[in-house]
Amino acid sequence: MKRVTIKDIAALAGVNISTVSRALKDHPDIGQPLRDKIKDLAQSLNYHPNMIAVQLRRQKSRTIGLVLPDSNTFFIPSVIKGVSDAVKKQGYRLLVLQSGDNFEQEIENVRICYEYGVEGLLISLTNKTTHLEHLEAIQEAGISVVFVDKVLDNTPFDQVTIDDIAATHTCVDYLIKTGCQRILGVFGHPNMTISLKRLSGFQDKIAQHQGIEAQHIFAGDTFEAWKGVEKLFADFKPDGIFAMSDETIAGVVPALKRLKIQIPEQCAVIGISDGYLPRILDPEVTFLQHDGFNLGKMATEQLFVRLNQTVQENQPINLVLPTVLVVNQSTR
Amino acid sequence: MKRVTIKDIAALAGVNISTVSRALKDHPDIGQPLRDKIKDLAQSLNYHPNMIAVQLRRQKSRTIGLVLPDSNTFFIPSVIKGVSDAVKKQGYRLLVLQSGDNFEQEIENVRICYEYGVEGLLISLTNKTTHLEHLEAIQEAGISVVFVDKVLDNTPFDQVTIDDIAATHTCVDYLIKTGCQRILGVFGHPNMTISLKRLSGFQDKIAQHQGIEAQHIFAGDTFEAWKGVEKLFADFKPDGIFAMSDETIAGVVPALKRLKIQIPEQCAVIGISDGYLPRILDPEVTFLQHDGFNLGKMATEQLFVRLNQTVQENQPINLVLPTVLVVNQSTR
DNA sequence: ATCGTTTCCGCAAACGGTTGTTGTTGATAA
DNA sequence: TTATCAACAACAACCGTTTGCGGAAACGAT
Repeated sequence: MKRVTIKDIAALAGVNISTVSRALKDHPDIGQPLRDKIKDLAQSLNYHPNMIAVQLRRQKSRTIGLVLPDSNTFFIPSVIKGVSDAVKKQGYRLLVLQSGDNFEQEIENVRICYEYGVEGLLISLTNKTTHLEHLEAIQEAGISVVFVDKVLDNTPFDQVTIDDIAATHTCVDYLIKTGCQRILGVFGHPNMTISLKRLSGFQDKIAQHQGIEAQHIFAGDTFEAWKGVEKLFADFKPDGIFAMSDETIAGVVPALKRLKIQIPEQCAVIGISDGYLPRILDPEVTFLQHDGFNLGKMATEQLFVRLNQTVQENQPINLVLPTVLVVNQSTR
Repeated sequence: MKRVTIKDIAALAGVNISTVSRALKDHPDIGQPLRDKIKDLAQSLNYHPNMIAVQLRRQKSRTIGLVLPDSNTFFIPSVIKGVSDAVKKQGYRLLVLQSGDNFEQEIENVRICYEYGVEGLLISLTNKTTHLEHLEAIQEAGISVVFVDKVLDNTPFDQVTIDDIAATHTCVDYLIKTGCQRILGVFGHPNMTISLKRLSGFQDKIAQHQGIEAQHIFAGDTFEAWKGVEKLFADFKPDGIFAMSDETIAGVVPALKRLKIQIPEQCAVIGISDGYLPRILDPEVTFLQHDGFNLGKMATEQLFVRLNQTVQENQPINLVLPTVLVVNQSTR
């Protein structure tokens, strides 16, 4: 019942604990016969090192923290997987914490990361995050921080995102090219930089074209997007909709169905998506692929670049990942 | 840069570290004035306790482990949230590990949990899991294990699931009641107990009714379900489909669309689901609500029941949660 | 014999806290 | 005045592991 420690092994083998410690990690100071004996003993006792003690002694946790606003149905799971893989590849462990779109919880999560000694922190901000004192504090304490996807601009932190503006340009261009004249943009929570940047890209493109009417709405979740679209149709009937995320796509398409609007004949739909949802909707929705797995992977790699820097370069780095337009065959 | 410890505070305050330790946790042995002084000092130095050290000293981690087969798009995120909330309510921390549907990784994850000293373990098995030695070992070591959703039956471990057989009965009954005569069952990976139990419930019900033709297929993911349904339609044309999960629903509905089968006129669809997906599909799919959040919550509570038992009751407990049929209005 | 060299292993400090025990005050009661 | 007793704070052991250092034994070379 009681956990077996190197002390137990040492007692049984009749050697010092330091000898056990060294034998188990193949230190050359320990002779082969003794080394084998100790290893066999450890095996048979089902010994596993107490990582808590190892971490304390070594003064490093080999852990990185991932703080997320919420484990949404779409996208975030891919990010987690990307981060998880990359972290594992480095021999590190991952601590995932969800903020539940709550700023206080985000602060708490960052604190937890610090108290548990993470060596680096990946964070995607909640839409309530107004200041970054909690992150400045942890960075001050020598822990590198990298923003992922949901970021704030012009901060002292590295960030990894897609080119939101270019992505939106591509989408709106596509709608216009296919003949849309009245375009609706459906964006996420208005507090998020990601929403505002995509909106700004949206408005850029609209302004570049003559005679295009446009409107936009914000929607914090699928339901709000759904209701927002339904309501808006009372006085503005778009023939093309840009949805900035899976959550909004999941609201837009059912709304159009309910309104008995044919997609894409009466109203085209394009969105930015991880790629799963658009393919199971009817009709399949054309989308700009936003690869969460890769985003998580790249962010993790950027974090490890920081961790391996002996002198801290203090110029923050913005990594912007490319996106790919996936035109859906069945609706062409 | 260097982390501030109680030793630093003690030096600055001119007292012993034990005094600092006690002052910070309001131990009555320390007088109020000194207590305040030390707390102020800690605050101004931005002191945070090193939880690694605390855990080592206290010999408990106040952490529970959650090992999952994969962070799927549906359902699992809800489970995580349910567990996360319940764990937080107990003042515990959560360590989430994904096995990526890989049995070796699952074993590794359980080992990690042990090495990091989790006090309890929640686990949903991969579909590759053939034996439970890794879990028996950790339970042997005094760590309670509770199975969640993806379980094996007749084990020495507690489990929390829905009543898979009853749920399937309800679904098949619904199909038959609405007049279906040729019913297709779409199940998950055939290695999973959850698939087999639901299949057995499916076959029970079919056998109870005269003149109902039935077939079933297994599908490891959405794509397999999709292709499976398309292929099957060549020689068996069901007028009702039961899909055992969100993943399979997400394959069945697009397959029918592609085949130009009207839902529900030509073929009704019912599934077991967390509830998000069926509502955004067209038409909305009738489903049996399988509440992942609640499942996670209940499993966590059961785990804490075990943790609080002074003498270990060794009779495993099976907790079976109720489900609710959600009939979709728009397709009636 | 004496003097290096290896080879192999033990000693003990350290990581940052927690906590049982001891010791020093000053105030109160006898 | 002296014994008693809180009240307060220091001492030291301890959690499991790592690691610098020292030292004993064995061996070959001088």
